[in-house]
Amino acid sequence: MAPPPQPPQLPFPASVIDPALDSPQVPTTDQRLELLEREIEQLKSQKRSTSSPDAGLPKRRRKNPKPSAHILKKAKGLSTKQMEVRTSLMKKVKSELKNLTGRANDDDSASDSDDSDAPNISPTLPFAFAANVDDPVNVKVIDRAVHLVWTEQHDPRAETFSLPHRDIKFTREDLAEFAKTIFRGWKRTWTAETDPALAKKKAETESKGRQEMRRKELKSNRLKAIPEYKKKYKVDPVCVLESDWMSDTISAPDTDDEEKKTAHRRRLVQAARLNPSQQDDPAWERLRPAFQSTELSDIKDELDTIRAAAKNKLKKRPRPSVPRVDLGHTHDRLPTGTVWPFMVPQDWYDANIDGHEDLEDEMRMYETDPVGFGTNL
DNA sequence: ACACACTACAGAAGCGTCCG
DNA sequence: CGGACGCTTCTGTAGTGTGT
Repeated sequence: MAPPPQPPQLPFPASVIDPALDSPQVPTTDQRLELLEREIEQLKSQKRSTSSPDAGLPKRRRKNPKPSAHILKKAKGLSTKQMEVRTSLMKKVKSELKNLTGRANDDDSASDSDDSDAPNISPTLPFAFAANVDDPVNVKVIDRAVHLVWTEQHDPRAETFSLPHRDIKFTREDLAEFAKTIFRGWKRTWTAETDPALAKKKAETESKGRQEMRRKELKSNRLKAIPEYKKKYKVDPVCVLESDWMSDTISAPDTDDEEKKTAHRRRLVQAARLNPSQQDDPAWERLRPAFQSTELSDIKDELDTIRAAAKNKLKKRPRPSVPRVDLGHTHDRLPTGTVWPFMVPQDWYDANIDGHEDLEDEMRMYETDPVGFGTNL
């Protein structure tokens, strides 16, 4: 029953704001002065970042210096203060867009008491995501958000002014750019949720990202085992710890076939020896690289063993990681970067790479093994 | 309450295309 | 040509869920 704090919806009479008045092209003296100030500010910041030797360039290169439409549009080359103002403005534009399009509601405000009574106070202007950024519907929303932020923030002496710095100039066009960027981002997530093909692709990139992360995690864990390994074997295995050369870990095979997925899951559960009560727990299959030699996998295994022993010795055991199981599969990605000969078995190379020019180019290998490995023991 | 293992999201930047 | 636009990938970070 507690009425949620209504966001202070400015009761802006929509009719008062004529969009045609938003960008007056009549250059009054004040406005021209302002534009010149902006250009000077921009030139200063450029000078600061590039420090070109001939700094004393005349400010007017042509008889009619074109005032820059965008000052803060691009992040590159901006001063720290400019970046702070830029970030702040972006937040404000986004917040206005959220309000306007009805994204701000914490879904509790739908107490359906007054939507019917006062629809003209806060009419939501939803974006038309099916259309592009220049669709009249979307232009209207963007213009309105730009107008609100511009009205509040363009004058440093105004009470509503709340930017981190007073001396940073920006333009309406900057604000419009920010709004457009936000629209495009929202449209992207909207389409990703709407279009099944894109939703699938999204799932794939997410999966890729997880793979990447898990490989990095694996690498960092193995790095921790190096001191112990060096003590034991007198060689430094750091050369094998490229995260891209780590195994993949997958929770499901890359297929649409639900039956195959179910069968895979069953094998995972079995191989991980999950109890009846753990049947729904996560378990991952480990896919070792196909190119990997026994010597390489032995080194990694030894590092993992050292790591596992160290973990066991801890009094406070960390949360057990998701069980990884081997089902005898490999992944076929070629190693990025340059590998050493000892990492790749000759017969595998002959069967898979030798004779394929493109693959030979892609797979880079050093001539000789590092000291302590392969033929260089 | 905390650490861990993700997950979602946003911004930066690059690319190709279109158009005046 | 330059800019606007749509689209993509990469990266960092804030947020979430879960088990000790």
